[in-house]
Parts: sequence; structure tokens; C-alpha cells
Amino acid sequence: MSWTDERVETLKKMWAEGQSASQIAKELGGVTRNAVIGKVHRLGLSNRTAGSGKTEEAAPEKPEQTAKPAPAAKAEAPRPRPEPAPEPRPAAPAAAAPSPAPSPARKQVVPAGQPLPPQPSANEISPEALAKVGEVEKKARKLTLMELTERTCKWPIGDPATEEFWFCGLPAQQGKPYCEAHVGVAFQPMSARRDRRR
DNA sequence: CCCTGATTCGC
DNA sequence: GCGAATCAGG
Repeated sequence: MSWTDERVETLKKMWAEGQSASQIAKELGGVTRNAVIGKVHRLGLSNRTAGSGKTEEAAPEKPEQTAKPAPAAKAEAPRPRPEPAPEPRPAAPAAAAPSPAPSPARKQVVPAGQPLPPQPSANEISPEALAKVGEVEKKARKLTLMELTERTCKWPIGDPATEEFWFCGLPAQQGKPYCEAHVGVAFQPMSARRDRRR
């Protein structure tokens, strides 16, 4: 892969948006985050005011403007960085937070039993897989939404409306959002579903 | 351990 | 110019 104008543009755009080098690399494909960072530097658009940088000198920026009163500044973008650029998408089957309940007399904290994500009720899933899940969920790391990463299982466990809710959090399978056990019940090959009535 | 960006340096 | 290896911080 090479840095075509298009790819460079995507790079610039994403970098400006505060995306991390690794995210940009994944988006572009065919390059590593190192490549992205290297390019970013070569392009001269380095420092952003975000995330985890490293040794950050308190901006030793102090160009002596002795001989240059700086003419009328033009369209040169001063590299605005107001927002910390929040995560584009936490990527998680997060249970939508119910509204603050308008009615005070609402006893029912949960709108109506329904959000309960996947939880394929012992249905068309292979018994073995279900058994596995049952065991695994006892070992769940019980992560909160914010603690999830791309390598943690995002399978929701429990009722989102109660404190009894967390995410599996075990090591997720490469490229999958869930751990092995949950992948087992989440991704049923259509072929397997077919004549599962066996 | 996971992640982040920064730098170096052979190609 | 490129980017893997390495470094350094969170």
C-alpha cells in the first residue's frame, strides 16, 4: 500500500478528528500504526492535544516575532483542538439508558422488560455452547462499559436496569467482539441452525 | 497487560 | 519517503 492522495486525506481527516494512529491504520488497512505515525510526522502534523502522548514539554513554542509582526493571518488553520474527540463508537451492545422516568409514581425502574440483549434463551443453540457460557459467565471479569476494549468480550450479562449488570470482559477472539464461549452462542452458522432440530 | 505517540535508522 | 523497531509514558 502506498500513500495515495486519498489515503493521505483520510489520514489527515482522522488525525484531525483525534483518532488514534492505530485506529487510522485499521481504517486505512494495509498499514500499521507505526506507518501512520511516521507519515503524520513527515506531513508535519504532529502534536495534537489529546490522549496519551508522551513527554510533552510544555509547548516550548515561543517564536520570536521580532522581525515578523505577522501580517494578516489568513486561512491557515491554527490547528483547533477544542474537543477531546470522544470515542466514535464504544462498540458495545450497551443497553440504552432508560429515560429518567418522568412519572414519579413509576415504581418500575425498567421501562418494560425487553432490552435484555442477545441472551438467546436456551433455544436453537447447541447445548454444549450453552453449558460453556454458563460456566464462563461465572468467571466473567464483570467489566463496565468503559472498561471494554477491542479485545475484551462485550457480552452483556445481567439486567441493565439493575446493579446486576456487567460485561463478560474475558479475552475476546481475534476480530470478534466476544470471547470464545460467547462467540459460540452469538454466531451460529446458519447451516448449524438449519437442521438443529436433531 | 493493554494502549498511546515519538524517534531512529536501514532501506 | 517509508515504516519496523524501539523507546517512553499512561
